[in-house]
Amino acid sequence: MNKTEWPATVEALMAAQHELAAAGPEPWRPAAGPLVGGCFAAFPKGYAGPGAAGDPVWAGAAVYQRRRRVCHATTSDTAGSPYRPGLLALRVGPVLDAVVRLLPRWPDVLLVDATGRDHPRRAGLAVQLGAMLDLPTVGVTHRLLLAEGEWPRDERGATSPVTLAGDVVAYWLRTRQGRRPVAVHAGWRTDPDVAVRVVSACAKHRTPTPLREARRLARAARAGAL
DNA sequence: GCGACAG
DNA sequence: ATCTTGTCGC
Repeated sequence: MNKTEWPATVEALMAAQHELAAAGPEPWRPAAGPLVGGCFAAFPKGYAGPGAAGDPVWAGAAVYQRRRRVCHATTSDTAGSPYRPGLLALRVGPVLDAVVRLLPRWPDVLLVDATGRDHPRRAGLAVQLGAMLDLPTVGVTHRLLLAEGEWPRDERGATSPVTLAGDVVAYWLRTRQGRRPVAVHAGWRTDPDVAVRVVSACAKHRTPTPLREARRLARAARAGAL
């Protein structure tokens, strides 16, 4: 019953999201010194608005262990659709899936630039990408989709709960003092507490290192440097 | 009808 | 996502 193909229509994606929300995969727990990966999709400079199907997109992925980069990959593709809230998977699901599969060594847990359970059908892209790759995932975003929560105090490591219909689905995490917090989401096989532990351990800058490097790689690929 | 709305 | 000016800090 494992899906291999990414849904290509709104109806198919929404059906897949309903299935993912009902799935109960084994919870994952980080061991010591885990391999933490990140992936990111970059669009052309100057793009504004939701974009369209066929937009060029570059993706980068990187894997870190402690402070060291273990491996990385880049690729490019065209977007499957414009961006629409709740349907991000249609736009960048396939290219992120592809760039992670190119990694010579897969991570133990993958950071995704998307929400998880904070989603109209409780299955944001972080959840779906993990299910497609059979990899535990954590979502990291600048903003919330539907959930709500006040920011934590301005001190590195401070957290505050983010809830949706009474459930804690994420935490705001202050990765750097004096900067806005990031939202750290439960993803595939992870809960909000595990998500915070994973991100806290690799947050030298505001954006956790594997995600930051994945973004740098994607933009370098876009610039033709890779 | 209007605004909000992961990236 | 991407753009944006200035500002603070290493």
